[in-house]
Amino acid sequence: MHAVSVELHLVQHPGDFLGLHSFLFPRSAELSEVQALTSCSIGTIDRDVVEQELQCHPALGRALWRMAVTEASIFRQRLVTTRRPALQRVAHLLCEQLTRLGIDEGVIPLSQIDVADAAGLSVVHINRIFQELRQLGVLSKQRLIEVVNTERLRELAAFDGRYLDLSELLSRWDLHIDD
Amino acid sequence: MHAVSVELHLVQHPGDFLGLHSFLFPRSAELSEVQALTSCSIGTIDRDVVEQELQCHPALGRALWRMAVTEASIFRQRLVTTRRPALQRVAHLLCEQLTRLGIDEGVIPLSQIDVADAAGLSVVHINRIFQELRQLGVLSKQRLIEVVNTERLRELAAFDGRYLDLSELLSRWDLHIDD
DNA sequence: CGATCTCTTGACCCTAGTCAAAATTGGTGG
DNA sequence: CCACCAATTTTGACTAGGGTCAAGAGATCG
Repeated sequence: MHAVSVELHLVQHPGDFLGLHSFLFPRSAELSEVQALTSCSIGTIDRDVVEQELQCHPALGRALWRMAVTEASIFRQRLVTTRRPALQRVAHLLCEQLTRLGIDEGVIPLSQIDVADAAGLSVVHINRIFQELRQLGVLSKQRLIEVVNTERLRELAAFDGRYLDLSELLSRWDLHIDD
Repeated sequence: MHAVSVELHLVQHPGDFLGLHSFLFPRSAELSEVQALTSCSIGTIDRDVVEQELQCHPALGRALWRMAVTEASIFRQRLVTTRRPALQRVAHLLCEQLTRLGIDEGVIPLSQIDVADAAGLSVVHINRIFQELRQLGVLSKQRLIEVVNTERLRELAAFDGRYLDLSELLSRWDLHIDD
């Protein structure tokens, strides 16, 4: 599974969970759109099955609730960083991606276009920011996005991963989907 | 109860509910700060009580979960509008406030400073936007923020209230707190 | 070896921020 | 009731971060 997808501006990674909004609010049209950034495989779970599982395992409900709260935290955090200059904003986004990918440094499988989209900046400007980040020794000189100095990156971003601490725990379910 | 408060940039209104993050994630330091915009009275509920109620009324858990999801929707929506020009952004914020206040038009009990803060714009610029909105006949010429043409406002904001439809339902609990 | 997508670069523009000062308003106390 | 103070709201002048347009340079892939 090489999954990477977008929920408007929240990049999802392999193992992530998606679509609970429409589970909780069946009547509301699906408000958020999803788009695959790479080829990926997706497992679906029927509403009934979820209901049933929730019945049997109350803890599951709590966990999903937490997941929703964490998602809200991610958005809240982004709203905050959105008010900071572009460099910081991008740096923060990269930190978030690293954390959610569960790696400390290395390649982030996104194009500059994707980052521009996620950060709400023009591709042109993103490109200039990336050049700065390379200059600063945070990114490698490679074409792809490779973080080589995470510490410096975190500094720039003033990144405090606490708000994500648990998304790991929450989004990486050991789901046993048979089909 | 004349409550109005802020959770970073989400304005809370009388009857709103607050602080579930720290209920779900006790270990994480309270990440979001709260600040009163006006004098207000606040009721608190002990963690244990919540646990207990959740035990007795499974539907409560579901409702709170929905609330979290709705909060995430609000933030998501804001991230989207953040990318639109200031006028639209402010218009959208005003629409959101009206909806969450449960009124169709009239006075929004915020200062320009508050709006600036919530919208992430400078006071100076907010002021100019407000002048435009008055010119457009959306706001009254009063000093305070009074919406007199909601339809026009919604148009400007491209406001689709669906994402809030239920926040009403969710945040206005008929709580019986016997402190 | 085109065709196409992504990344770069340069020139120019415009939205929104900053600074600073004035004009209104709302109290508050004498 | 008036004078004074503090908090908002307005205005004006200037600045700057980031957008847009357009074209060129690498990559990738069939």
